[in-house]
Amino acid sequence: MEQDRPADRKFGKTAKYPKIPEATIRRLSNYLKALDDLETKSEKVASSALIASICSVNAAQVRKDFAYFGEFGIRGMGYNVKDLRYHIKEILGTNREWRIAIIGIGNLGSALLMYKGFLKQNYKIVAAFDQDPVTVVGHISEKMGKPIEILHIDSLKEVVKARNIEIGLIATPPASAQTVAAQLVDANVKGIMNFAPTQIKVPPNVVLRNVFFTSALDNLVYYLSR
Amino acid sequence: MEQDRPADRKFGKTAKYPKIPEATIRRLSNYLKALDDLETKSEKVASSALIASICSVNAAQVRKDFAYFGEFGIRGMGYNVKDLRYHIKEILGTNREWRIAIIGIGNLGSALLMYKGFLKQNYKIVAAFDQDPVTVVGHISEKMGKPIEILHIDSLKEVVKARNIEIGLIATPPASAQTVAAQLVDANVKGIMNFAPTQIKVPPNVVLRNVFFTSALDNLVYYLSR
DNA sequence: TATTGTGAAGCCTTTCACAGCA
DNA sequence: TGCTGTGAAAGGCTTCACAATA
Repeated sequence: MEQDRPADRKFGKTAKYPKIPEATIRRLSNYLKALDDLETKSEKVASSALIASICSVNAAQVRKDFAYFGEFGIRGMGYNVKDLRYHIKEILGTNREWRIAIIGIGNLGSALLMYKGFLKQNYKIVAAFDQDPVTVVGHISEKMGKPIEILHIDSLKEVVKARNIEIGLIATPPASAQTVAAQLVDANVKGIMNFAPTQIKVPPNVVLRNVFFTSALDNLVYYLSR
Repeated sequence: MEQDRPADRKFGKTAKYPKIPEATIRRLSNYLKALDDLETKSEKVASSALIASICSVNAAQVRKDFAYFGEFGIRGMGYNVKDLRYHIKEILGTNREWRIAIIGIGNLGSALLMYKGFLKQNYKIVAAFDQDPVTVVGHISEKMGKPIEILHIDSLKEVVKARNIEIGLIATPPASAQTVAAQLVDANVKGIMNFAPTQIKVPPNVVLRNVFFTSALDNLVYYLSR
């Protein structure tokens, strides 16, 4: 599919993208949060120094991160908050809706199902699956205004196709995570977020990201210990 | 407090630690998960190549990461799974119990309260707070065998002291996160994990880590978009 | 023989410092 | 004047390649 890409602004339609540091992508997401807050406060313009201070990074870093994708600032002034916010969403790809399925509707799965943060972004959870939908239905509908139907995991492939789902969130117990990942891959999902505390393998054409709560705690504790 | 440190094995009691890459610490946590799995399978010995393959990293990287802290391997053989696991826990500081409070008992907070992954590690949630404990009590106790009492946020400082709590998990709506963080700091908590999707500030003597679900998704989506 | 531990090379990322510009 | 955009320097991390050794 031939389409406009954010960095076309800088590199043209045919040029190769330069390699963007993974760390830059992570920071982009933080800058976006900062800009959301600034826009809420009706701030029109923000300097790299201001953004840097909110996100606890170096100002030159902020400018360099943006400069990978184009010239978004005005010398002597700073960055237009609204425009910059638009550009970053375009770069990240969050300027369009992403349709998501959650697999495993235990405590964590239902918390994710209800997570307000997703609604504010373009992340739309359009299906929920469990191995035993009957036991969890009451659990969910009790907590929701408009209850979502919990589907049996066996219908995964069919529903992913019918509902144009591109991303799967795994929130099952660790023992089931690899099996579910394989089912998601088989259903042609393009990306997987794994919340189960175990390493899983997927083919190279599927993008996998892990969110391990205990790893984040391990990291915290390491720095507390010295 | 003068105590044995993991790296004393390598650097001696008085020597300065070398600077350990933050990335190494993150990987240590992954290696530990891999070793847990290997021990479950009754594997006695693991080579750096095996551990590397499980964690999707380079084998030299694995060896170098361990070598920051000592010589744990046997040339020609590999690493003793049980010993290595012990050493990594010692390095991370997860060889002792850490007492944790959760603040904000909505969907996410109660999911964290029930999260099985914490129990298996030395992470013990010993208090739960909310602005309005009455509305959430039923919500929690319904889901737990042994219900935990939800306390009012005003008792935070007192309870943190009484129960020797060192870490606070913020699971409130984003608007309350900064206020709660300040209360935790005031209560002399040493570390904070922030699950609320907003940047918060704490003094430099408090260790802060963020877990932003939407950031992880933003990252995934960036790579899906090209 | 097999695999660790590690110096050195290579690569990548961050920061500095200042030219360029509104 | 003030702040961006960026080349160059500095710093840090990963990988290579091989000596050390159980």
